[in-house]
Amino acid sequence: MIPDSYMLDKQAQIQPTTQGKKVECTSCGLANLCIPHGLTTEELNNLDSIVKNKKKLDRDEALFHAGDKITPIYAVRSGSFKTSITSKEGAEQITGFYLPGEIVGLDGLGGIAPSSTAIALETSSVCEIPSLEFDKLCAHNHGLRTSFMQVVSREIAREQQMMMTLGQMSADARLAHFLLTLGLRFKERGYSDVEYNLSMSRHDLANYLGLAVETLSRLFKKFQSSGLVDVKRRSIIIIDYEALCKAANTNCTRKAS
Amino acid sequence: MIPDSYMLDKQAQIQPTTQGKKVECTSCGLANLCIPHGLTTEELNNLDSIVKNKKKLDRDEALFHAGDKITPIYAVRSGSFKTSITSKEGAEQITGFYLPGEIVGLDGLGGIAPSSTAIALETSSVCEIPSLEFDKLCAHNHGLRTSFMQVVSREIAREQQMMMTLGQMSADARLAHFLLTLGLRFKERGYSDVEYNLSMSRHDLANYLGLAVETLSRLFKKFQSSGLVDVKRRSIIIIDYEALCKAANTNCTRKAS
DNA sequence: CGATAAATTGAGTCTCCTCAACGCCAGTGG
DNA sequence: CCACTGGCGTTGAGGAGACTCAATTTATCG
Repeated sequence: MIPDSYMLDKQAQIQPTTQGKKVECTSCGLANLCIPHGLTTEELNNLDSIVKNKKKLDRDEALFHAGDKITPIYAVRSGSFKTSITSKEGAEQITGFYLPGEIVGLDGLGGIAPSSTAIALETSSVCEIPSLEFDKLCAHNHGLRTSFMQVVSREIAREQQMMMTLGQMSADARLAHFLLTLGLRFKERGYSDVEYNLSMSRHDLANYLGLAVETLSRLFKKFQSSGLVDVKRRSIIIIDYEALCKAANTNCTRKAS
Repeated sequence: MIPDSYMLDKQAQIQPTTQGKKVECTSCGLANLCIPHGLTTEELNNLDSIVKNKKKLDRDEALFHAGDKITPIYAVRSGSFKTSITSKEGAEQITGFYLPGEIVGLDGLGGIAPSSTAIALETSSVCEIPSLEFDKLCAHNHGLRTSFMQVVSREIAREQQMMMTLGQMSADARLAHFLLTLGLRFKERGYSDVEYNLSMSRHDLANYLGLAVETLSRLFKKFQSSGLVDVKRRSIIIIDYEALCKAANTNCTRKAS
C-alpha cells in the first residue's frame, strides 16, 4: 500500500486535530524515531510538559525563516518539510527533507538564528519544542541531553553523507541512492521501502541532488525503461532493488522486513 | 607575513609542550573562537577542570576513526585537521578542514560512533574534552550548554553551506569561495586574510571541493594568470580581492582589518 | 474550461573528467 | 656530489556527462 504522501498520523486523519490539541510524547507512535527514544517515563513526562501544542501548516507555509530571532526546534509529526538556504545572490540549495519523527531547526540552536528556511511540502503538523524550556529541561535530564546529542550527531552525519553524494557521485548514483535511502526511512516508519510517494516536486529534488530538472527527468525515464523503478508522477515503486543498489554504487542487500 | 602553516600556538613554538602540559582555557588566546566564548569565569574554570591535557599529533596521524567507541570532542589548539568519510565501496569525501579554535568530533556525540575520521594535516595539538565529563558539566552550566549549542549550530550551517557549494557552484566559484572563506577564518585568528599557506594537499582540496586534482590545478593556474591570486605550491596570496569575489559569485567587499 | 505551472523531451554545447605523460622537489643511498 | 626514487603537482588531448535553451505535453487550479 502506498501511503498517501507522508501523512503518517492516522489519528489525525480520523479526527482532524484542532490547532492546540495536546499530543503526548508518551503515546506518540513516532516516539522511537524522535527525541523520546530511550528516555525514562519521568523524562518523557518532563518533555511532554514543555512540548507545545501541535502546529498545523499548509503546503508551502514556512515553519521558520532563515534569520528568525529565537527559534524553537520542531519535531515533524505528520507531513513533510524541506529546508533550504539562499545565498545573497539568490542561489538556492535545498539542504534536507524531513519526515515524521525527524527534527527540524538544528541550525538554530543556542540563540543563533537558523541559516535555513523550513517549508511544508504538504499539509503537515509539528511538535514545537521551545528552546529556553528545552534547555532548562536539559539541565536536569541526562537522558534527554544524550538523546538530543544523538539527534544532532545523526543530522551532522546525514549532511556529511550528502556532501559525499554531491561531491563524488554521478547523477545516476545520486538519484538511486536517494530513492533507496528514502525507502529505508519509510520502512523505519512502518511503511514499504519500495512503494511510496514523493512529497517534493521535481524542482526541489533536482535542486537537492545538485542536478538540473531536465537531467532528473531523464534519469527517472532511464530508470523506468531499464526496469529499475516504476515512476508515475510522484509515485515510486522500486522494482529491481539489487539493480538500483548497483546504480547507486552501493552493495546493499535488502533485508526482509 | 605568512604564518608557517596553521601553527598559531606561538607559546608552543617557543617552549615545545610536553605531552601532558596543562593548558588553561582561561589563558588561551583562542578562547573567543572556541567553546569558552561568552562563558563566565566560573564556567571557564569548570571547563578547565575537565579538559584533558594537550595531545600532540604528527602529520597524517589520526585523532579518531569512524566507528570508534566513545569519542571525546576535540578543540584544535595548533595545526590543522581534515575529517573525511569513506563509503563501503571505498569512495572518500573530505568533509571539513579545522583550524585552531574549531571543534572536531561533533558527529560523535551522545555515545554515537563518529561517522568521520579526523587526521592531522601537519604537526598539531588538541584539547580533549571527554564526553561524559562534559555532559555532566552541561547539567550545571547554562552558559556552557548555550555555547556548545552555538558551536553545533555553526557546524551544521557550515555543512549546509558546503552543500550549496557542491550542489550549485561552478568549479571556479568553488575554489574562489574556498580561498576567500579560508582567508576570513585566518583573519579571525589574527592573521592576514590575503596571505596564507594551505596545509592540505591538492588531492585533499580537490576532493573536498568535489573536483578532480587536474581541474583544481588548472583553476589555480587560471586564477594565477588572471592576476587574482599568486599561487606558489601551498602559498596563497590574494591579489585582486574584488575579482576573486566576483569569481566566487559573491558580492563581498573586503573590510579593513 | 481555460490559464498557469510542472514535467518531459529534444538538440546542441560546454564544463569538467579521464587518461597519460611529464616536471619538480625532497629524501635516500651509493 | 649525484643519480635514483616516489610523492605531488602540472600540463595536454580527448571525450562524456550534465547543462542550457527551447518547444511540447501534462497536470493543477481557479
